[in-house]
Amino acid sequence: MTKTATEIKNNSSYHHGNLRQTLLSAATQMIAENGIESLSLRKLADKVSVSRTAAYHYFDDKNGLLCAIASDGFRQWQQLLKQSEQQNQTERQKFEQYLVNYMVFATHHPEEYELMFGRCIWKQAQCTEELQTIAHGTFQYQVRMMEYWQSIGLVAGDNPLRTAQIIWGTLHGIAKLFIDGVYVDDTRAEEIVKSALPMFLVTKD
Amino acid sequence: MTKTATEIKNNSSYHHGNLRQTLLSAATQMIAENGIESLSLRKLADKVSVSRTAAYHYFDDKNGLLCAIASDGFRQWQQLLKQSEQQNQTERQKFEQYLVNYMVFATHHPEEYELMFGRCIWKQAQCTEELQTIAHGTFQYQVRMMEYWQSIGLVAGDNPLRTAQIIWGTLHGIAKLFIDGVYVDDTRAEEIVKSALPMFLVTKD
DNA sequence: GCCAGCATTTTGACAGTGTCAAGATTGATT
DNA sequence: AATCAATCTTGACACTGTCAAAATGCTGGC
Repeated sequence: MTKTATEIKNNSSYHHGNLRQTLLSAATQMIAENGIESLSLRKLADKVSVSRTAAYHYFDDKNGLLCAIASDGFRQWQQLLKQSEQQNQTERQKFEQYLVNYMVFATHHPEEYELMFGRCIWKQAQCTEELQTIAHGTFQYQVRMMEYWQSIGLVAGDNPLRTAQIIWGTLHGIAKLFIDGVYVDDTRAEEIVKSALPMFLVTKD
Repeated sequence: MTKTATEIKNNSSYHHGNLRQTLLSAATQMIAENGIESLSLRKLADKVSVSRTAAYHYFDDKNGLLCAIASDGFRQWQQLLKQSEQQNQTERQKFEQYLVNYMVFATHHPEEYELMFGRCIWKQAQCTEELQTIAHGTFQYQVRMMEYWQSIGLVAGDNPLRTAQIIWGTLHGIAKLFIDGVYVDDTRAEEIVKSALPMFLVTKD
């Protein structure tokens, strides 16, 4: 009989038991519902029934909490990457799968995606070491995937890094135009990225 | 002897004279220096030597001010578009020019660009009617440019709108990765977009 | 069994924010 | 010169993140 995170909550009502994880889950849910901007540490504390400054024992500040959420996002994304890599498909199919996965992940977790790749953390605030390393790892992993697809003659271009930057740029751009509400009907996201696919290939069919 | 905006400042020290424009200029400068997030109406008011709520006579709220700045940005961008359209160049050169211009504009006015196309206005807040219309106009103008370039066999693809969305997505994505600090050396922006160019063309050279 | 020390959580306080309502000041109109 | 509308200021409120100090409960050593 394994207990879920929320069940482990200590009843003593002072020491919470696993406040860090509870805060992370609640915060993730809150930003998914109402957006990053409307998350306040005090509302979060209220929701978890804990005092306003309790979070400061587990995170340096608000930015630290957001970085932790972003880190979780990268872990999820990395797992998704490795899963679809092990499927029994042609490389061409895997490439398409990668593009679609990226789009689906971005549009299904828009707020976490924004934290992972948006200005909120990378430009405005400084990011945690934890986030720094896991993000860097994921980036390089993706660049290597691109390099491989180029090396076997699937993806066009002679400069691997450059190509990786462009393809990622395209994915990121389309994703963000949907997420930020400039493109409105994000059910079309998958469709659009699929029609962008031939642009990247050596053999266009 | 024409007077600049700042010179017209009324000396009576109560009625300012042209507060709206002064606020817009000062705010634009402030976000250029320290980012959108660090702009507060009170600091802005201080800088212009006016009381904290003076801006409310010209803008509905903070969001209204930001929308006005974004509108100015669109006007600038539209002017740039029309200028480069009238230059004596081949269509192929004009297309390349368009891509480069987009990149230069985005990386040289990152905070205004963020206001124009970012979540701050389009997702989070509701945008002014003024902004709505001018933005829409610019969008459609760009789509028509794409359609034309497709119709003369310059740009690849059989679905004009779809192609426009993808190309714009690519530009937007690369721009934002630089602006938000994920790609760090934004002097390379122009280089990258130039090497993305052949991807979009029918004839790849 | 008890106490010291430690991890954890709370309370109090402060400066900063956007925004509303009400009042003050000024220039223009009659 | 009086009136009025446009323009700007003052006062007030709720909300935010964050720091310092206090309170609370758990745990190991005696």
